[in-house]
Amino acid sequence: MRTHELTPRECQILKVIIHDYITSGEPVGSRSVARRHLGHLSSATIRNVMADLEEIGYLSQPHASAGRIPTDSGYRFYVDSLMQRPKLSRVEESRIEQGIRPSHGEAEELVQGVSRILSDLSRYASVVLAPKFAQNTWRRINFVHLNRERILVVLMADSGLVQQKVIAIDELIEQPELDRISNYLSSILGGVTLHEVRKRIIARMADERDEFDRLMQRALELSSKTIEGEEEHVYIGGTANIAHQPEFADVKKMKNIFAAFEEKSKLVKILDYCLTQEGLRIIIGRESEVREMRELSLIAAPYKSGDHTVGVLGIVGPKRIAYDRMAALVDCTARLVSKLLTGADV
Amino acid sequence: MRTHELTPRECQILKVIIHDYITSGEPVGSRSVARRHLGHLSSATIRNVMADLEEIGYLSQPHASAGRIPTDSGYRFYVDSLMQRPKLSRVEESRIEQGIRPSHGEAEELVQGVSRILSDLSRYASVVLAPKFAQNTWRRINFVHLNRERILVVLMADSGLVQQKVIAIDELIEQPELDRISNYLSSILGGVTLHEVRKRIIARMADERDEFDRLMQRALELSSKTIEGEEEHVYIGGTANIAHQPEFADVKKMKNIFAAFEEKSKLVKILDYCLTQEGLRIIIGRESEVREMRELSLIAAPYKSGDHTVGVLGIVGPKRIAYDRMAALVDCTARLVSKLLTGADV
DNA sequence: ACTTGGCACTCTCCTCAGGGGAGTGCCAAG
DNA sequence: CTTGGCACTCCCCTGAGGAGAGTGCCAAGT
Repeated sequence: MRTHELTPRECQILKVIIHDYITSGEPVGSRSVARRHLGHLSSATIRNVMADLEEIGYLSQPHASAGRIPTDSGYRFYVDSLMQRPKLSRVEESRIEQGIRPSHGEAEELVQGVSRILSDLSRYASVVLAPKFAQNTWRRINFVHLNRERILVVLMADSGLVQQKVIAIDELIEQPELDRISNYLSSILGGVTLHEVRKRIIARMADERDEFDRLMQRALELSSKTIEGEEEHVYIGGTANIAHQPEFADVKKMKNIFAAFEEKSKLVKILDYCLTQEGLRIIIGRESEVREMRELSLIAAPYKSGDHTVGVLGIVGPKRIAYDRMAALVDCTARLVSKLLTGADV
Repeated sequence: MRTHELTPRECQILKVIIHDYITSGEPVGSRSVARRHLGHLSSATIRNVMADLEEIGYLSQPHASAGRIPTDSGYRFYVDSLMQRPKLSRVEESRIEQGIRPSHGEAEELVQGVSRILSDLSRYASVVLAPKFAQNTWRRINFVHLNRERILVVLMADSGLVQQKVIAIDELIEQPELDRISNYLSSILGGVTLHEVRKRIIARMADERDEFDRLMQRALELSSKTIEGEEEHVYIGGTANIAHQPEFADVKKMKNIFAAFEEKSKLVKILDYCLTQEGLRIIIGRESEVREMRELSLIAAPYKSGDHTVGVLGIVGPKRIAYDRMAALVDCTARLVSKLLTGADV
């Protein structure tokens, strides 16, 4: 096993093989590489290089007398060192912009729009982790009395994005009181997370010990309830696209793939990891340590509201996927969603 | 082609064939019918009867020397005249009750729960049409000012079920005014649909011509906006279950099936039809006139809130499906959901 | 008139062998 | 280091052959 760097020729050949394999889905042979891309070298020479690349672990053979296909590490090297990210066309970019413009500014609508546009443009499955209450910054908070035990919390961000949630409370709070709490909390808000709001209330309570005590107490309680127990909301769209992939023509494999999407919780774990990372993330096959994802790759990027990362979006496809184009697509979408969530009124 | 009624023996044999086919998925031969269910008759006799049933159009042969499988009309006759609906076990019934109990009374949560429990218990795909604003009866309505052009409408039903929707408005209405409108509308509500509310306002306006004119005007406008342009919200769950069916082991067929689920709008059309009908509806294969449903059957039932039908729930599976059990499952679920939506606080 | 056993026939499905095709590894010469 | 040649391997398609399941029809029995 060699460990030193690849020669330019090896790089070039690896790149060609990966490109060919990604477009055709067939193992690529030395002859076709020679013929199609490197006319000045014979197939025998290519064969030698390919044998080297196999020894390094970047290529493998499905069977003894077939062409080569990239391994997970092969893709990894390609993604890290060989690939250049193309720019999306103006047309595509504006299609994304259209697709994510929520008609009413509801978070749910936005997430569905993102999921939809991602799977439409990629022709693979899309995954979107909904914006998290706790991580987002808000301009206004409202409480609506529902009944003795339940309150609807309505949060509005600077961008105009609206998110709602029902919370349970222990003691009856009438609507006028709720309005006072809303106003109080909203006065503290101003492009700040609920975590921060709670900190500020606690600081004030220690500070002032004034007549607002009870109001503050309840404001603290309600803001805590809003951020606690936030369930992971993940949207998966376009799973049927996966079924069109020739590598999953085998019914048994196809079932495995669908099992991966049924197991949302595992997907959420990977996405949560992406949430903690800056920038685009590509996870290839076995790298994810989730059994069901062995034959799949994930390309995901976090999106922000202001300076805070609030969610993740991406696509899931076969390992044989056009990483460059897909990376550009996901990256661009994440940027546009961030812009939407950060910018002025929707 | 005979048109008169089937003899008891023909009925019995048809029933046996359908049961066998539903459990095994294999064409049923005369020999196995004779052996397994009607020991006192020879296979030759059964063959004659089967030939008759084929002539009537209730059975068909995949190829010249195979057993028989039921046709769409065969299933139809079975469903209408032969089938008896079993009762669900206590255990199953309580599992449904568990599954549909929404922890916070949000309509969305409820719909997801129903979809989930239906696909889990049936092992097929589930479809749920969300409760319609316009058809439901409400106890309380609230408006939350979001910004110049948008208002969040929060509706609460007698059952405690909460539904929200963002609407666009033409002129700025401040929160205090919104609260007055909420109170006014809520005073008219009381187990009544928004349609009815509008009618009552109009009646009053004609009647009194009092100082509330402007308030009424706006109340009318907001209630109209709430019910108009209501988009069809359909949830589809457990589509992967369909992939487990042996009849769709063929990849091409499987793709067709998934295409059916991508085309939500067509499914909605069928479900909307069920909405106008009383009671359980079974639609078998080509009966639906939707191309993609040719190989699928739908078993659906409307659910109510009080006396008003507000939505539809059901399951989609292959034509070879245990109609009796599934009918019981769907019927029971619809009843329980109706009870939940009708009954006291959630 | 209905029921039955017998028989020839049909069609699917499985297996197995054979040949073409694609691609490899290795070697010796340039 | 590169190249052409060559033997070899493995997949995959095809066609033949046989087993299995089931039918339709007929003639005989009740």
